[in-house]
Amino acid sequence: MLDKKQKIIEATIEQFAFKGVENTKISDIVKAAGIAQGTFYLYFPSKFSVMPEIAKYAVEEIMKEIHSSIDLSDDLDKKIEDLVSAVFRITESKKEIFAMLYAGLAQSEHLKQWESIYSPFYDWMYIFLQQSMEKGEIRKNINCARTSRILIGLIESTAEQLYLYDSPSNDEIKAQYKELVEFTKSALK
Amino acid sequence: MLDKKQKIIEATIEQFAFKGVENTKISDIVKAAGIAQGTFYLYFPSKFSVMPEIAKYAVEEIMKEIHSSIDLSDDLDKKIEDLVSAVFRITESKKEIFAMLYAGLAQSEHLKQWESIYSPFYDWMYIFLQQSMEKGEIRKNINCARTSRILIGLIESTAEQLYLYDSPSNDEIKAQYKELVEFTKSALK
Amino acid sequence: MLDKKQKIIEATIEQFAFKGVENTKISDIVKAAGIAQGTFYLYFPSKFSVMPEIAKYAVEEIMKEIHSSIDLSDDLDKKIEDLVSAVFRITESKKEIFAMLYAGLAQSEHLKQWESIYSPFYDWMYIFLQQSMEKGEIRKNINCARTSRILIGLIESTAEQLYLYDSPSNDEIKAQYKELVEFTKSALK
Amino acid sequence: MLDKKQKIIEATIEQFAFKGVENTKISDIVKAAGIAQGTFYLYFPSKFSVMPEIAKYAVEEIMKEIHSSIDLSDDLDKKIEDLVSAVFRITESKKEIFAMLYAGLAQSEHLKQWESIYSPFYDWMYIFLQQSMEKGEIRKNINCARTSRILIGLIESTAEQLYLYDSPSNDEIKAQYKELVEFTKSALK
DNA sequence: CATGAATGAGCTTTCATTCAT
DNA sequence: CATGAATGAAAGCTCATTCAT
Repeated sequence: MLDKKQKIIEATIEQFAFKGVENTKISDIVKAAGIAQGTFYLYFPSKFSVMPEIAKYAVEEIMKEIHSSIDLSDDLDKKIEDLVSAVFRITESKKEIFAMLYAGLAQSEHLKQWESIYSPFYDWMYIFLQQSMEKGEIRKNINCARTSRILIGLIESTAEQLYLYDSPSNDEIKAQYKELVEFTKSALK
Repeated sequence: MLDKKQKIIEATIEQFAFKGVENTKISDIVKAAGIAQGTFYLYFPSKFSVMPEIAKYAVEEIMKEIHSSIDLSDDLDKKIEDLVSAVFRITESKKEIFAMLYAGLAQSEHLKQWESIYSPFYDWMYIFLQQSMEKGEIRKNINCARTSRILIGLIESTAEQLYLYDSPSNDEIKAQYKELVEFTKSALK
Repeated sequence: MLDKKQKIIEATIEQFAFKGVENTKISDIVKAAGIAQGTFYLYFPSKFSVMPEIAKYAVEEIMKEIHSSIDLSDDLDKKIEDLVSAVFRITESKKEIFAMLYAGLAQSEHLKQWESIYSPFYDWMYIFLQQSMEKGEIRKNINCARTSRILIGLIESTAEQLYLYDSPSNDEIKAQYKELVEFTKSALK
Repeated sequence: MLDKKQKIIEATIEQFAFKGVENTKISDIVKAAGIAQGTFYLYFPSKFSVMPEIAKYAVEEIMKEIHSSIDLSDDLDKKIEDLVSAVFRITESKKEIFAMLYAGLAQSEHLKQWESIYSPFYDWMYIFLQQSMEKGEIRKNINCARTSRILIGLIESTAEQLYLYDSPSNDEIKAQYKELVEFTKSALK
């Protein structure tokens, strides 16, 4: 049943986030999922093969946050502010999952899958830039496809610096947020 | 003797880059280093504890590339172009090491050390922005300390997308390079 | 299944007795038990943790010998003679196990368990003295609980001197036996 | 120099008593002795070979206590009381060493040496009984050589039960002391 | 004599994987 | 489909021992 598969995915996310990919044993996952050891192998051949499912989940969460936070009919400044704060919010709330994905993807052969898993975010960002360009809100010499990747990298790397590597104060976060918003606005205009 | 320690570090970099962190056994490292199994443990308690040394090495390599590629007395456009191409070059030539560091640091307790290991690059970028501001080449409302991190994140994340996750053509790289240079110039001005 | 656990206990007794606790490897035990290396760890965390089980076995053997050798309705002299010879017999036949228990218990944290494992023997000896006192066969000023321990220590220490530390002749053993029987009779009367 | 050998013996006693024979590494001993790793092997071929030296030390301590506590010209009752309390005292103060000796001797080939190391105590006890017999204080049918061993076993086993296996109250110790003294007097008379 | 870095055999322990139920 | 006891290959790690200095 898909029920069990879903249980495995959820338990794997939980365990990976909690104790890291390498320190998570199949036995941890099945214990958390409340299933038998052998059952795991009916659905996945290894713990690493659960990673793409987790990545899909993470991207879905990102897209949910993006869609619920940003109104594409707003003006550019408002949209940039909303975009940055959405990425910050999701990075904070799912930081263990992102850290884990970095670790897991970077080391395995699944690395190349990242591209296709991430495409909903790239696609959305492409639309975002495209519309802004049609409205004349951004520089004419921007290539929307290329810049969508640059922009996502910019915002996410800043968010990760803050939430994964440091443990900064609220003021610190707010200041960095503002700096990034100005940086982005200036970059696009 | 530090001779052996150095040998271990070099062998570890080589093995990690070649077969990934998790697939590297202590026995691989000592074989590559030409030392006995027990000798490894005289210097490091685990393979993960070699990571900070590797990170130091990587940052040193980055700084070498930066220093040899960028003349701070050049004008801003030239400096940005040189900076981006330096980061691209180093990311390409050491991509296995960077992928490995992401994986290794993200999963371990050493994550917080990243900040201090990376500080030479942050410091350099701070000087870079400070001087450009004094010369009136960049926006007045930039906070140089904050933007140094944003800028490093921006350039590195773009380089990593290219070299770690994709395997793009030369033209593709050149195009993305130009897009990023324009993006950065626009962001700072 | 308890089947495997029992096999492990038996194999451990055999190996410990044969080659000593410290010279026995887990691999020896599992080979003797006819199970896989990993199976051992399903039941015991270390070879030392099998010791209490072995101690239980040893005390059971002692009690079997005692019960089958001594008729509590006999007169005191007969009972003392039977008691001493029972302890001598069991000490001889299980001397490796006793030597091993001394070594193992004395060095580990399991030392305090000894008390409770040994209690069947203490309890039996208490009854023995109690009944003899009721029959007026022993001194009135004996405290049966205290003396039960003293008596067991007396007989066992003599038996161990003979069988564990020395390798005496039969005549020697017989002579020491008689000396101890007289000593004990005199002590109790 | 004998200086170093003495240092090794003292450090070994300390470490064996503190962490047990099997958990003591040569490196612990040399660290405690303040000498180099290799130096140990100039004096002893293994940690077990230090055991007889420790046993000698223990017996010397016993004999010191005995000689300073017992006046052979006293009457029998006084001498028994002094003897038992001397053994109790030394067992308490050196209990770790005795526990260790039991473990160490019982498991090694050095077991047979115990006999000769212990002989000063056996010899003294033989004299003790001999003199008492000459004075007519003890049973005529006692064999002094045989009973010396029985008597030492009796007193030591009781002391060990108290100090090694239990952790009894002072009252408990006093009561057991009295019971043993009465037992011994009755046994010898 | 004394040192202590280096050695590597040999042990413990783990844990992904299987398969009879 | 689901189970979980059993497996054993494969790794980690230790520590007695050596030997060049």
